[in-house]
Amino acid sequence: MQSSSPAGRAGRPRSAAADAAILAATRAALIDLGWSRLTLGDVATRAGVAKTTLYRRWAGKNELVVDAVAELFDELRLPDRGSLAADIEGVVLQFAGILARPEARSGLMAVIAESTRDDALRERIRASIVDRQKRLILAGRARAQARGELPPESDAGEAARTVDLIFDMVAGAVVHRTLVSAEPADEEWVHDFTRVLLSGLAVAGAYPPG
Amino acid sequence: MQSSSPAGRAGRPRSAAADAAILAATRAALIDLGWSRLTLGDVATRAGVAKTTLYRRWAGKNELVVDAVAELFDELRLPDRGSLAADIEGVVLQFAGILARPEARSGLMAVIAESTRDDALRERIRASIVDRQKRLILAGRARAQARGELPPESDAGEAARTVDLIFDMVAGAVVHRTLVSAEPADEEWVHDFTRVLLSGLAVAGAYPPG
DNA sequence: TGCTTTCGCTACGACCCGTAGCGTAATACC
DNA sequence: GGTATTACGCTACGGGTCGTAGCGAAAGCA
Repeated sequence: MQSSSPAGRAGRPRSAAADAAILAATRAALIDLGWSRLTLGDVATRAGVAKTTLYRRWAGKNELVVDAVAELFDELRLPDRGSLAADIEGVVLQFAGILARPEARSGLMAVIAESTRDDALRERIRASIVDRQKRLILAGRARAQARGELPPESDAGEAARTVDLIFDMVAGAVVHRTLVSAEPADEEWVHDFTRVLLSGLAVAGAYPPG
Repeated sequence: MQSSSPAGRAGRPRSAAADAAILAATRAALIDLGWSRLTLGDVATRAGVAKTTLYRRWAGKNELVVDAVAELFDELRLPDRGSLAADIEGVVLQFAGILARPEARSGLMAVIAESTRDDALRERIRASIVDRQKRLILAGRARAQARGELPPESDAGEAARTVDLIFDMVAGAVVHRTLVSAEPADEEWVHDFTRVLLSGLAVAGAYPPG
C-alpha cells in the first residue's frame, strides 16, 4: 500500500476508500476468476473506480494482488494455549484457515511464482506477508524457551538458522498440503504434523496418536 | 504428453521430434521470460513449429508447462546410502537441485497456482509430477522398515496418512525454502532439516549439529 | 479565491489469443 | 503404386487486454 499522500502535500488527497474498495474488488475477482483471468480493468469496474486511478497507485497486477492477499494475513495471532504443541497447532490451524480461502490460494502461489523473476516483488512479499508469519515463529520459540520446553539458544547465528528452518517446515508443509495435495489441513492433520515436528519421525511412528 | 497417434491409425503420424522441440522450447522460454510473459506464439517460433501445431497437441499454456516441467523430475532417483537419514538427504538434495533451475521455479509454482481453479490441471500435475515424488517417499519408508529404522506399519490407513504427511513436510519445506525464502537448500540446510524430521524439534535443539 | 493534485472518462496503438482456411507433406491401407 | 487420411506450415482474422495520453471536473490546501 503506497496509501495516502504525505502530510505536507498540496492538492486533492487520494481517496483511502478507493484503496480499500480496490483491494476488496481484487479479492473478489480472485475468487470469481482466479489469477490468470483477473484483469485490472475488471477490478477497476468492480471497485467503481476508473482504470487510470488503479494504475496511479499500483505498478501492475503483481503488486496489487500482493497487497490484496497480504491483508488476509492481518488476522494471524499467537494465542497462549499453555504448551508449545498447543501453540503450534493453534497457529497452524489459523494459517490453514487463511489458505483454505480461494482468494488466498490462487493469489498467493501466483505472486510467489512471479517473484522468482522479480526481486522487488519478492521483497514486497517478504515484507508484507512472510515476515508477519515469521514473527509468530519467533514469539512461539521464545515462549517455549521461557517454559523450558525448548533449550535456550547458545549461539545467535545457530538460533537464527533454526528459526528459518522451522519456518520453512511449518509454512511449507501447510502450503503443500493445501495447494499441492489439495487436502484440508484439518485438526487431525495438524495434530499429526505437530507430533512429528516436535518428536521426530522415528519416535512418532512408534507411538500411536493421542 | 498426448504424444504419437494410436497404433492402428491412418494418415501422417505426429512428429515425436516436434513434441521434444516444443517442450524444450517451453523450458527455454520459461528461463528467458518467466511464466507470465511466456506466449505460445513465442514457444512455437523457438521450436521451429507453427502455432497451430502446438494448439493441436496441448489445450493451452497450463498443460504445456506442466508437461515441460514434468520432464525435469524424470531424473529423481532413490540411491541406497545405507541409512534413512542419508537416503532422505540424498533425495532432498536432488529435489532441491531441480528446484534451483529457473525453468522449474517459475513454471512449477505458476501451474500449481492455476490448478487451484482447475481440477483437470491438478490431476495432470498429480499424475506427472507429484506421484513421481511420492513414490520415492514410499520406497524410502519401505527400505527403512526393512532396516529396522522405522517400525512396520500396523494399520494400513494410518500408514497411508503418515506417508502423505511426510511427503507434504519434505516437499513443502524444500519448496518453501527455495521459492519463498529464496535461499538455497544446500547440504547444510538439508542436514539440519533431516535431523529435525527424524529426531524432532526439542531433541534437535538440545544436540548441537554434527 | 486560486493552486495543486486526483478523479472519471474516452480513445488509442500494441500485443496476444485461439481459430479457420488452405495447400502441401507424410504415412497407412488396399 | 495409388488413394484415403491425417499432420503440418502458413496466413489472416475478430476479440480481448494492456498501459498510456489527454481532457475537463472535483476536491482539498494556502
